[in-house]
Amino acid sequence: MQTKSAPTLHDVARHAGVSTATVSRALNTPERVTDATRELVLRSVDELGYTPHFGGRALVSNRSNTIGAVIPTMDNAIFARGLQAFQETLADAGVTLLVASSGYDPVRELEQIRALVSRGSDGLMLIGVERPPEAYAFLDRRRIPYVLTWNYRPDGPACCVGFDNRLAARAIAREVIARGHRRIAMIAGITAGNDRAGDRVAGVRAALDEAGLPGRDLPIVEEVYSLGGGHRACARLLALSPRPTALICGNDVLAVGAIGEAKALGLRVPDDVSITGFDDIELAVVTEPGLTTVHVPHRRMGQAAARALLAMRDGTDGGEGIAIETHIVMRESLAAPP
Amino acid sequence: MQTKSAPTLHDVARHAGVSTATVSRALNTPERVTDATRELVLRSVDELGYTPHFGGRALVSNRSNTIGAVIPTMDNAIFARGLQAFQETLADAGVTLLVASSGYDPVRELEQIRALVSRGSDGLMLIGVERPPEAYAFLDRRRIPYVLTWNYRPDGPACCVGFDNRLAARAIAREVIARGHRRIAMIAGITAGNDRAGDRVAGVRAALDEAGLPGRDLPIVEEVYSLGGGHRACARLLALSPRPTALICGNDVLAVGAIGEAKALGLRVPDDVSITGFDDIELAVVTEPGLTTVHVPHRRMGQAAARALLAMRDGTDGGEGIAIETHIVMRESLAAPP
DNA sequence: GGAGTCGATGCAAGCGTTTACATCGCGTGT
DNA sequence: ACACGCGATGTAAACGCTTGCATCGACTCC
Repeated sequence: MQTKSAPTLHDVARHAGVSTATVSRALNTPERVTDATRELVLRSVDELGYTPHFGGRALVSNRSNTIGAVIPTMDNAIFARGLQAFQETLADAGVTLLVASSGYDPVRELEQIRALVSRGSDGLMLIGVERPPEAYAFLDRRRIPYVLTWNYRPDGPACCVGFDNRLAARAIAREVIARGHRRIAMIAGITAGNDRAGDRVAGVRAALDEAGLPGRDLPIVEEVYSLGGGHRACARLLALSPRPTALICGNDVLAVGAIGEAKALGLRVPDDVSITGFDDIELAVVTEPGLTTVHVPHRRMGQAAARALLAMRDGTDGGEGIAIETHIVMRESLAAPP
Repeated sequence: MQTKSAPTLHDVARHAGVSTATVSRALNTPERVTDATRELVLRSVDELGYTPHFGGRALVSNRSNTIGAVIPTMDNAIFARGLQAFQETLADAGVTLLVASSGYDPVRELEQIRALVSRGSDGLMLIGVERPPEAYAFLDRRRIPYVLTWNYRPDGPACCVGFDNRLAARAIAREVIARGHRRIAMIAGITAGNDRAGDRVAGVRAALDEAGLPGRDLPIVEEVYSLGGGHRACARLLALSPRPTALICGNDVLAVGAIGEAKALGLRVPDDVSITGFDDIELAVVTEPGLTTVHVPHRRMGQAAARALLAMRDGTDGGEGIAIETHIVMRESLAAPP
């Protein structure tokens, strides 16, 4: 057994009877030492249970092979799915992913960005496009490459790898309108500090305006992304008179909650009221009726984001941004109004 | 604009006209410098956009205020929920959480453990109790505190903060048997490299043995944790003759998939076949019929694990391990056999 | 008014690693 | 047999930070 602290390069060197430089080379550029030496060193490494001290390494090499991600919360299937793909792609390139979460708080997000950068992240993945300018100023000054995901704005920051929430929301709202609905209401996520939720609202409004149904009159209830939120919001909106014939939801979880509430109120979906979602998570398939929703290829987005970030880090690409395509999945929860 | 590289302590010191030691103190022990000096330093820090270099700090202080977690996959609601609570509790103590994932691969898991440790993790959170002895040997030699979660074995490693999967599975199997079922089958997760899944199988077998229904004859299909897996497994088991009257599932997702398949085959749940789950995720509430399942307080477990790990790190606690209690939630998917 | 005290600050060592450069020793070509 | 070249290895500096110790003033106390 060793003394209290971890074995160092120096310990390994002494144990193997070589210099620290040789150990370092044996580990990092094996082809530059003799087979015999390498084997000797590796055996010592093994016997001592040596692991390189990341701090020391980062200090001198200024490259950490680490990429950071700050997400609003881990407790949300859609982030989890995309992040998993992101991390798999990174892992294939030998890069470690570090994840931190901000709880939808911009101040906390900046803290986490700082924490990840000071830990030597070679790049960052962030969710959404809107945040205090300090955050971008900090990143730019430090010349840290970053990619913004889960949203895309044609006129927005250059490095988005995401989908256009506004366009996607407009598309599904158009479908609702095309079915003949005129009394439409929306259950949105909390839009403060969440540009994805805000853009989805804007998209629905745009579709209404196009159809000559003034978007600013759209009844909207904002709720946290949870089944309970969907229930509450649905109850409030269905109490309106005249009662809406269609509920467009900012997210599948809200939509499933809304379906549950509508049924509890004795209404049939879609006969009495149509309900649509957004994201196309597993839940959308198993509820009854199946949820008509916007399919977002989260895994593909995560992979694309990882590749873009890697390219930016290596300087092989300027980071033009990629718009991921979404499409609408028709199931049973949307039909013509009664 | 700065030169290429990040500003260092030295840059700040020069800019503020003080020594590096003073800057360091102003940042870390503010009470040890004059108000005037501190303000001067902080202004310089701000203007330069300085962030301490983690490597340098870790190198000398050997304490990183970082805790690592290795989970099998991020793409699973139950890990996400517990992890989110874990990270929140850590954040309250000023500790950053770093997450890596192993894809259920023990070799990959060891790699990730090494990566996190070499990045200076003060402690580690791992999922499950079974892993190659090298992993434990490594951790013990380096004297890194760790806590094992999502499982608990009375006779197992000391530092578990989890629930006894075996006991919980036995409890729900007893309920099934108590309803009068005799032809029982199980849809399990992949047990290789997953002690939670394995213990759930063992628990069900134990309950059968108690009831004089030999557990080793239990028909079992193992599938990955997905709706599709549930569908496939259910189809195979319901094709058995005599047909089972109850399907005990290793996980809610499998159970929901199984319910879908049973319905697709024209069977009624629970009238023709009873189905139970495990975990009590949101899905369990919204499916029809509601899923009778084992409720696991993932958030409470995450918090408890965080507190235990923090205590071990600070030496205020030896890490005795905590058994988290689960309980069965009765909904509609379990009833007497036809 | 001088000695002593104490708080603020500076100096410099050292943390574990990588790497440019120096050194060493062997084999090769004449 | 000698000089030369080249590959393997060692030496030591540097990376950014913290911290024990030294230093320096400004007070206080007698």
